[in-house]
Amino acid sequence: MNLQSILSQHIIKAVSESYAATLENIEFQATRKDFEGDITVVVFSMLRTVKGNPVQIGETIGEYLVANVAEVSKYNVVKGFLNLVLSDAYYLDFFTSIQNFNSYGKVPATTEAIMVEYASPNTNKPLHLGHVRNVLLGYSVAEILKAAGKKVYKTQIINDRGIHICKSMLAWKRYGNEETPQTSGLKGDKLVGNYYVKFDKEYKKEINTLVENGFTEKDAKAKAPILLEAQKMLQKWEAGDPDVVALWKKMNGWVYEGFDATYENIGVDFDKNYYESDTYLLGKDFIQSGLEKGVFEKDADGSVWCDLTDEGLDRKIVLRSDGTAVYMTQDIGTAIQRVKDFPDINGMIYTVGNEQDYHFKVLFLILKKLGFSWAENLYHLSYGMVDLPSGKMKSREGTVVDADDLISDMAATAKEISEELGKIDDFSAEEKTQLYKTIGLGALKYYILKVDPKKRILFNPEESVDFQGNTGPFIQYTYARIQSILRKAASASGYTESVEIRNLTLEPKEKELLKILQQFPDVIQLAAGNYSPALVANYTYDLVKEFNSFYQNVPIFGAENPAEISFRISLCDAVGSVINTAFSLLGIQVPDKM
RNA sequence: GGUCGCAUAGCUCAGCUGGAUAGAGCACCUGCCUUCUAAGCAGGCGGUCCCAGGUUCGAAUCCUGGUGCGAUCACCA
Repeated sequence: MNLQSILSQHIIKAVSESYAATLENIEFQATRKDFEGDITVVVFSMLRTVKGNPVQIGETIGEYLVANVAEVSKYNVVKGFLNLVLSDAYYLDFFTSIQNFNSYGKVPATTEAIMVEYASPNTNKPLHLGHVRNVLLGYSVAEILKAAGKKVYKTQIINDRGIHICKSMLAWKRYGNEETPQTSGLKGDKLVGNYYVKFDKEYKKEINTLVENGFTEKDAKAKAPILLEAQKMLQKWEAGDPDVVALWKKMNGWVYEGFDATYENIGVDFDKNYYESDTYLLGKDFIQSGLEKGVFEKDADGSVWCDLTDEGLDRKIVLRSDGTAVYMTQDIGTAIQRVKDFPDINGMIYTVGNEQDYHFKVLFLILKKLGFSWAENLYHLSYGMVDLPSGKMKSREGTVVDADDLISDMAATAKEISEELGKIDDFSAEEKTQLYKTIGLGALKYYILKVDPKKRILFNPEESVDFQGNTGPFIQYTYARIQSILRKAASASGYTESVEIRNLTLEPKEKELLKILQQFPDVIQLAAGNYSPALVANYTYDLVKEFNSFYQNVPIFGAENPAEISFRISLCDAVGSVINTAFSLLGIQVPDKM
């Protein structure tokens, strides 16, 4: 039983004995720094059932707890707050109870499975900063869910077909001179992206010409020859035209090579890929059964709709009058397909930007109406857009922050700072490169993940990402310091693992550290429940901040006796392990030296 | 116009189911490297928690209304 429930029982007993009142539940909170104590009982909230002066009630309970609960060593009452001081033995017992620092906080996997979709790139352009946030968030949430005991399948849906890729294909055919990644030395996704931009340029030229010749802007946009040709290409693709399909395969292949490189660079992976070219026809079969169940209705022209006006939403089309599928149809089909592919999953998480909030609201509602039991466990992990000081990122206009460039820029900054500090001069060139990447990526990932997912991020490339204060490198640095201590401990003779620590007197900073360590399992569960890596990031920062204060103010190897030394080293070890675990949940690596 | 989201220090962000004097980092200012890594530590400066009502012992947090910013409301994806 945990401490709070033990305390609750005694408090209820104390109150019923002294005041003849029965408390339902007791409210606890961490004691504020400015008061003495470790945990605080809020007496105010008892006043509804217990009549009396809050200070007096607090005193009564406090006295009772000190007398009857071994863990409570002292108490004080401030206004309606009863602050309890817990014994050092309580914290030391907790520390002893952590068997394995490396697995501390995590829960063993259960059979409860869930799928996390965390990327949905189009194959006509390279990945940019917006994709980076998407991928980092989803990957981290997947890792957090695993740590919280879920079985997780990671997936992405690749939008490999449609008018966008035809635009790149057409431009390449016209202007490409058979250029390939090999002949140009360009990364495949970059090469294809260039032709998407090229298409847009030509398209705009044609629009201007048409407008000069008296077309309205709207007509010009719809009638530009290059666009008509792209549309024709899409029709050919859908008809299975061998030449078009061959070109499509070739160019998509280039893009996948590029994506793979970027994903590897970022350090994320997927258990299963879904391709829109496989799924875009799915879902139509379920329209019929939905019609029979009365979930959908057919209009006179043959189009099929779902009426959601009762739920405060609009009517939503699910099948065109010509019988073809829309995006919604496809998403219905894909969801069902995924449950067929992975029969043990009982829910899905879609990591998609908040511009699609409405779409997912409707999708989930329709799936529920269709009667799928797992539809109750669908969650749209909606995140805010990443904007630049200049406004929105637009691929066509080239105002995007490219993912690969961003990562190498961060590593370059890490290199600059590292060289200036000159602490790793003994590293080999390869070790240095690896370290710069670890730090650069750590800075980037932490910067993005520490922010609440639903808030939008303003990214300023000029000011770039910090390496001091509440940042990834700061936390990595602390980890490296700890490793340095552990190396020294391993080579020294005085440090033995099995030492009796129960009778030690804790320094305030040691106690604070133990308190924070104690929260870790709860933080993982909370982060899993809220799908929020930010909670893990902020927790890690609090831990590290406290550790650094301990490190700089309490001697470790210079402690008074061997038991103290041994305990402090062990405490460092535990903090290091928790940093490592927490960062792995964020997809961030930690260096042994920096 | 309807719907959804956001608004906290100059800037970037925390603030758990309502709790004590609203916290960090950056920036600015002051100290601390002959000791376990100064990417650090100790401290200072800095607030109309968007506004107005309401709920109650108590509101940054919950409710209502408003303002501002963003998104969305296609037989597009």
